[in-house]
Amino acid sequence: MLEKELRDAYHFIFEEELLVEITKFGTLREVKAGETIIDIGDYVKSMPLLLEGAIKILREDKDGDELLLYFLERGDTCAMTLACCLGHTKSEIRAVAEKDTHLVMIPIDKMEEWTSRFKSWRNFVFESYHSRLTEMLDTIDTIAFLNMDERLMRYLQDKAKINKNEQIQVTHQEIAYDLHTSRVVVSRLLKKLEIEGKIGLQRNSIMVHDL
Amino acid sequence: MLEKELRDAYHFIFEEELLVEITKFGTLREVKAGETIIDIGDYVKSMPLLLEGAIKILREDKDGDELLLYFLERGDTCAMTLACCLGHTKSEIRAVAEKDTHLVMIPIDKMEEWTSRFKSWRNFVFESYHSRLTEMLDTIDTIAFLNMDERLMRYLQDKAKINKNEQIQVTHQEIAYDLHTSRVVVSRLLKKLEIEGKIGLQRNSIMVHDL
DNA sequence: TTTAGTATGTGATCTTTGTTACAAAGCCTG
DNA sequence: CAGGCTTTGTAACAAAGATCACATACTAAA
Repeated sequence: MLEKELRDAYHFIFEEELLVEITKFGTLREVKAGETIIDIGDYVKSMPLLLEGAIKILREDKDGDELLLYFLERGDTCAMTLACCLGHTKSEIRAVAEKDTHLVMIPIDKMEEWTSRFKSWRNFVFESYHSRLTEMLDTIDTIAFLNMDERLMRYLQDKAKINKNEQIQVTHQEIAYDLHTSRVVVSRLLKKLEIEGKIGLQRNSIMVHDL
Repeated sequence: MLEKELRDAYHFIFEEELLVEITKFGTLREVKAGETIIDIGDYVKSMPLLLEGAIKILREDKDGDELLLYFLERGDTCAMTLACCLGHTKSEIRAVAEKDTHLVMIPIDKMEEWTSRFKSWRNFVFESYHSRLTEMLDTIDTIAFLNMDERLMRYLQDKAKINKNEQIQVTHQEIAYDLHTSRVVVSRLLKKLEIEGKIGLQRNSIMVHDL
């Protein structure tokens, strides 16, 4: 099962020999939606590759206030975690399963070995850093340049994409946590978006109309 | 001169053979304070290593509004640029010399070659990605979790550190651009900080008291 | 030394977002 | 179906920041 999912997600990227190595040294980890995969301050002893599902990456300040940074999907890895592995430092972020997900966990020492042995691995690592930097820029644009209603709209679009349809299962309070605002503000803006015909509201779920 | 500055800034990090290679294939570039080194949309054909001086990295939205991301100092490289080089994409950021600065420009093909040849180079590249990700997290924390007065205070502290003293040459308008707010807001908050005894204000310059 | 340009100080007002408070609706369980 | 919990709706008010308007101060060039 690990092998099949691994090939599905990564055969375009990794050479055969590396895929064999991953199957040999990686271990499958299955997490249910909502479970925390890595928390802030955790020492990270292995690096996850996402086989199936989705993960949301969160930042937290000293008062416990959260902020969603971005989502990871199949074929992604968490560059933050990667950076922690290589730097032997604690995790700066929290990773929570957005859906039921399957990961392969790669031990750090293998990671380092593969970095010298496989060009495709090196490229993958660089590529991961690159996408994560780009996502972070996007996050910064969003919080620095957009108003809450636009941020909310983007959030709903992202969520819809990950769930592969327009029906999102989420409460206003959860959205408020992710966007680092209050439930009241979210409810207000959602109602406005509903009146504008952009979304439909039901208890515990939102239907996104025009993406 | 390139060689001396290179050794001063990088001899702890790079092995002798690599230092020689850099001297051979890198070219020195000198920029005056205020000059733009890389702009948004530029194709980057070589990667800069900072020898001396300081650079500020800015993000811009569609309306031309700016936001300071972070500063780079001696021994740093711009991981964003690096990512662009490796990904062969356009620059997502603007880099402006904060002081008069000296850079070595490394041609892309050498960069790629060194990645396989020198372990110290690989580590440097990973390390750069790591620090830049960390800086970006810091930036996100700042804009997401802090009020303008706290952001302003941090900004002044960073500036003071870079200029190696507490006297900062800057106008309120420039600060407003960097923090993506208005001059009026900056003036008001600066005045408040002055009344609190934290800074002293003169035309075109600010004295930071308690760091 | 006058003048024009640049930089700063500050009041007044508006918009956006945050906070508090409470009502009503939906849902689950005994 | 009654009571309790969760979720949503909304009014009223507070706070931060943005915008406009204008006065004043400093500086450099004519």
